[in-house]
Amino acid sequence: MANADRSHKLDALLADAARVFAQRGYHRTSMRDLAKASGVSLAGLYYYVQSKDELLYLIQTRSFDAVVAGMHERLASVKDPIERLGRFIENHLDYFASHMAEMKVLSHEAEALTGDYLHDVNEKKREYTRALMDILAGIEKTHGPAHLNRRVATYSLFGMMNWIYNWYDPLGDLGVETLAQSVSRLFLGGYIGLPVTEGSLPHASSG
Amino acid sequence: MANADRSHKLDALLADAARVFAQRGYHRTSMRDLAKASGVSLAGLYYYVQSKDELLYLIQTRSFDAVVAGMHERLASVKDPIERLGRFIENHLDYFASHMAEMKVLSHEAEALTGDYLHDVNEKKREYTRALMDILAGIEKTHGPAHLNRRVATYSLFGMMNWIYNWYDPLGDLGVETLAQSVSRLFLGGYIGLPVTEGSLPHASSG
DNA sequence: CGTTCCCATGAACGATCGTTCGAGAGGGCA
DNA sequence: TGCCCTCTCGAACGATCGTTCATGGGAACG
Repeated sequence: MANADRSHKLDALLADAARVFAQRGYHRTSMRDLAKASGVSLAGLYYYVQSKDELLYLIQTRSFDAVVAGMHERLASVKDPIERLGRFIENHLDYFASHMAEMKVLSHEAEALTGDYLHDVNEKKREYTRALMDILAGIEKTHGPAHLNRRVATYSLFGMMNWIYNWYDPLGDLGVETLAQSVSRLFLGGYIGLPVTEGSLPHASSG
Repeated sequence: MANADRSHKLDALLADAARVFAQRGYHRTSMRDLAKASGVSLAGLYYYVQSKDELLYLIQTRSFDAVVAGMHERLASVKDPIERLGRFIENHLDYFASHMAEMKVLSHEAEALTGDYLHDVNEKKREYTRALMDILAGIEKTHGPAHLNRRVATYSLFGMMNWIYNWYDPLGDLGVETLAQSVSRLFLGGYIGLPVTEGSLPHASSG
């Protein structure tokens, strides 16, 4: 099936491009760099993609769609707001850790997009942010008023999670599950004063 | 005094450059853009600065030095670890809110530097990070073991604080003092389970 | 007056950028 | 065989990049 071949080659190209964009930054990366990294000629890139802009857009929109799809999947059968928040964080960090390059590009090159591309991705971000805010609203409903403004809480949590590309090593000692639990507890402890309940976390000293 | 004139013009140039870098990104900004924004000719820029690289370095290193100096000033006479953390966060966010452009450039264009410039700024970052970690160690000493890994806590807090250039409006309804208090409580509540004590925060619904 | 020094400029340089174009290799099908 | 379709490429285009250079206005000083 020729169409599938083409689609797979585009997938591979996007993965290679995400790697290089994550490492060198979007604007610092030339189409010649991408040609070298993907093993295709410079002109050959334009058979699969209309422009460098579209390349960035495809990386961002596909990653985002995957994150949102995973979120809906993990939240589908969960009613308890606290548990929903845990799932939301797990999903976000899971995808982040297993697609560091793409997510770094999504988080860090947000303003590199323009026009309709930018508008489209921003729309997705707004919906995703709204999803988290709704979860927080649910928590407040069952656990009483929060200790701080919901908007501040939302962006603080996104800040914690989206900053990890600056320091987290998916291959290091710290597992994603532990990281997700830590972030959940850190957030919930401050947001509604939820105490740590089950098995305490390891207290390895800093490194 | 001619030297002071020159220094002041350099200051103004750096401020203008920070504004443009923050808005368009470092690599997207051309020296011609900066010439236009600062009212100097293209060649004239090179009288004050050796290269575009150095321009970015100066913005970053000066901002960082100011943040670190403010930190030392505010921590000088404070012994209580909890209070020290509060001052640390206040200082960071105060400077962030009053120098959004510079701090966005510092946070967002970290990897645009190269060679000695990069090494120098990274060294400052390491020291600053260490300062926060030491405060956390002090907190653990007086309040018992934390609920999560110190390294995760450190970077989570930096994530909350450094992410604000993505959403915070210094001219909006949310004041810096309130923001700093919120971040402090959010962090401490989750880190050591510190309950909210005095006057609760406003619970304005999201916007 | 002449000389010196600070500041500023227009014009140009070579390099690199994203993108295009014409050409052709190779397989499937008549 | 001849024709078409998919895929790939080298070479080139115009634009824009960071930087340099020769030049000169004008204040300061002898």
